Amino acid sequence: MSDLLERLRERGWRVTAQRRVVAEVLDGDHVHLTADQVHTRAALRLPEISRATVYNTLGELVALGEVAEVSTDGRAKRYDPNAHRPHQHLVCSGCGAIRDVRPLGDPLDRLPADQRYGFTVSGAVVTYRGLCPSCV
Amino acid sequence: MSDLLERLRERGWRVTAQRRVVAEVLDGDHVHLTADQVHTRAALRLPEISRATVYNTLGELVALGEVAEVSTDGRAKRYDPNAHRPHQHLVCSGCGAIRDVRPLGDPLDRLPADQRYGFTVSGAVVTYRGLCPSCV
DNA sequence: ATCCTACGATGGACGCAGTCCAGGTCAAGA
DNA sequence: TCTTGACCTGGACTGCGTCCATCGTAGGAT
Repeated sequence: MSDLLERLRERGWRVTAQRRVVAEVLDGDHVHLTADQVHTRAALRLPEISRATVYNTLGELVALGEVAEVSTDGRAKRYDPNAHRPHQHLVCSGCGAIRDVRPLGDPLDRLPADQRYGFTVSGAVVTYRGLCPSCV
Repeated sequence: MSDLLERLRERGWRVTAQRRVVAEVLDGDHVHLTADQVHTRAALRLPEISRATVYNTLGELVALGEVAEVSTDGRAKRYDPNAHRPHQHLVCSGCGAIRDVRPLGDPLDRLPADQRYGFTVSGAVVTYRGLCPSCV
């Protein structure tokens, strides 16, 4: 994630304090923050940062393929910095905890031609559900 | 779907004009309407029906297992009357069209123990994405 | 080191999806 | 037919996200 700002600068991104702080907040493994959580954490380091800027920056990072957007429930979208390694998600129905997981094989293999209705199928998103150890 | 009202009556549901109309609107295959679409169509038959009632009725049908809630994008939830046969969804990235599909095997088989993080995994939701014939 | 300016940040208004509530209505059993 | 508790209504309200006019500043040019 530390090279992220360099990569983006090379792509013509203007590096501002706000963008740097948002990128820093998103650093780590199994990180799946809502925009609001990103804003709260970013504001600890840069109190004047606005919600609009957080939304704009997250949107740009998603468009650039550096961050993935995840919507596991009908609630707020979550932002996942682990966008370079393809993976799926395992969500706890009790507390909402999310883990990145890598299932075996390609889910596309499981969809036979007669179930494709003439679509050109390009991808599959899998969300596993269950209870985490703390939620029994 | 025609026995639905009978089944629910036996379960203590009071059958009202509003509930009947919502159930009728949801009848069919590959039906994935938003709450708002259900309200619009229901209002053609019963003009005074309120949004709140549509939301309440949809919520009850979901709780009773008669209708499935589907959220394919970050937008409005969709309601799928095909809740008795397990299936997944294929969504067109162009126009948003949705088909019910039945992939081979059980997606849970593809998640090895070392990727379960101690969770008790109970289910998986798969959303295939692609372009439908009309969207090339 | 300083200037310029186009790109970025701000915050407040706005919109959509969904929930809540107090009061009026009615399905269905007695 | 009467009664009553479950149901419906409409409007206010919340959460999440977007839009926009205006102000600020990163970074190339000098």
